[in-house]
Amino acid sequence: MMQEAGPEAPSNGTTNQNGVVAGAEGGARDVRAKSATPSSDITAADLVNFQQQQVNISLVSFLIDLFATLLNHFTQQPLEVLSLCLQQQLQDFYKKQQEQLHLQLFQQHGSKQQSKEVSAQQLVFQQQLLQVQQLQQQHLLSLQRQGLLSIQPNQNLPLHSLTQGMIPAELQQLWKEVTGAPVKEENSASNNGHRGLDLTSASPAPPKNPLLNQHPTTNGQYSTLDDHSHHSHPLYGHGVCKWPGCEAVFEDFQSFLKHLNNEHALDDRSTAQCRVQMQVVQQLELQLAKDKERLQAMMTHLHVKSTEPKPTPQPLNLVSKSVPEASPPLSLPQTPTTPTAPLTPLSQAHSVITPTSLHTVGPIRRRYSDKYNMPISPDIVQNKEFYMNADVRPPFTYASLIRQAILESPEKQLTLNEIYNWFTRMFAYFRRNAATWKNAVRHNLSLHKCFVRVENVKGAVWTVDELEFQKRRPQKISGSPALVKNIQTNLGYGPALSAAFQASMAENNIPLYTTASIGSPTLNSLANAIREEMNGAMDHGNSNGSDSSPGRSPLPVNNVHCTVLCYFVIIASISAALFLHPYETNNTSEKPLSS
DNA sequence: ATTTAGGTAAACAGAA
DNA sequence: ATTCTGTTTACCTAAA
Repeated sequence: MMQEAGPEAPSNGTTNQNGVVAGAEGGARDVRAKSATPSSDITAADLVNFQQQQVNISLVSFLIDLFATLLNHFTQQPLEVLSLCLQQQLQDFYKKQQEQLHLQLFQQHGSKQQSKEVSAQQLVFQQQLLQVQQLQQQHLLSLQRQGLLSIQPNQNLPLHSLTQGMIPAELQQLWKEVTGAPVKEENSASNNGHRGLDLTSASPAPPKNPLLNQHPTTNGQYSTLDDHSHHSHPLYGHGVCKWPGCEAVFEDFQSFLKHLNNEHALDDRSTAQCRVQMQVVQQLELQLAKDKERLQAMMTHLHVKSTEPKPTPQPLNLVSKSVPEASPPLSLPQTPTTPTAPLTPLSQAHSVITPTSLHTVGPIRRRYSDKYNMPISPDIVQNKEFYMNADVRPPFTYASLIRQAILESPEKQLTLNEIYNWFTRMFAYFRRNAATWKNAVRHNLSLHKCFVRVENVKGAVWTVDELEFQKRRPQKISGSPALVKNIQTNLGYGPALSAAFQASMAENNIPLYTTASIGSPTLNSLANAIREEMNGAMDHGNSNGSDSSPGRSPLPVNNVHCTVLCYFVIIASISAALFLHPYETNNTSEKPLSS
């Protein structure tokens, strides 16, 4: 139990192997604990604050543990396992939270209490329970929205029964709402995907007005039940408050309005929730745009002769410009998004997939493209057809491309001319301006130590020195994973984490709710960054096992990366929201500490 | 403002 | 003599 020992007790070491994270977590917890030391004569309000803090701290700790655990697994576990694992752990966590609350309640009830205080504590307890449930609901909803969890009614049984046994009828009903509504949403939204990560076909059209219509599907689902005598308020439907994470039930619209004004007034918490919701909407819109593009591309593809797609079908939003001709070299302000659906699941996909696969998209000169300078494999493979036919500059560095070419070869070695041929074969773009890019290829071969020239009987071939290639990454990556650093060092500090999270969202256009974007460059880049950080922290010995080296990982790894990163993003999001809660009565622990 | 890294151009040399 | 291959330098630009 995470908080059994009470706030003053040192955290009983997390089981995750990531010392860094664990340390940061411990620090965060300590800081929080300091401000939460209960005094002997606590008021009800103090108790509320205290317990809320405990929940928050525990939840975040738990999330971090969970994330670390997932990271440990993600190289081997299939997505289903991860999803299951995540779901299981979430449920365990919430269950423990509730048990803990009951424990505390009864302890206090037994030791020091007069009836008055008991009732106060019961109130506190109920509030606390409510909050736990809200958190859980919020959490699960978030996951569901991303298709990471497919919650079935029976899967919530443990919790359900648990709560049934000890909460008032109102809470039971609330819990019903919590468990019931999402299921409908889930079923309606992604019943055809069912791959856990595949929402490609299921994304409902995002609302025009993000903040006013956050549950379109749900609304649709409930429309029959909803007596329209209710005023139509975007935040009120089916007798339930639609404020994210609220779901409070109301008999009539008036009481809802009262609730809305009281509980969701303009405060830090509401603001934070609003921001999260904005991000949700933002991502949904982004996803919509992507799917629209994809649809367009599909339609174009199906209606145009498939042989020579000169009017380049949109590369699945990989390249926002198709640049049919006279493309100025290196000036494509491509969006940092990526193809969301593989055009061709090529058989060679396994050949060069590295856990740290790159997928960066963007102008070839963007550092992004090589920052996590990794093999482009999945992207390049998935969009092979596109690149073969579209006269679009591939958003990968020469070094990445060369490496890809070499690693794709059976012997893992190519002559210069073979590299040329690979370029021209794989990319329409490189079928012209030969002088330019060939020079660049040679330049890169010579420049980068990772390319090794090997004398051969028939001349010379080029090979890739993986060690060298990996070696250059740390320095490149060092600046980027600010996110990770923030997580490690500022774990307990909401604003920092939130800022990092939002910055990363903004900068990278993380398709937070687009699990379809399996090939997302930014997702993978971030995943790579995170993974590297984590690996570096937990895995000292096996830093460079060539067997398990990045280059030979099985295909699913890439997806798992995305999954894990999605988890991470959710976790970061929730953590940020949590820490923005105005629960602190005294702000002594608000500042990030220096050490 | 500075540094870093990638892209481009080009000069040059040696080998085929 | 020409072309190919490979190295190196310089410059520009984007990003950090």
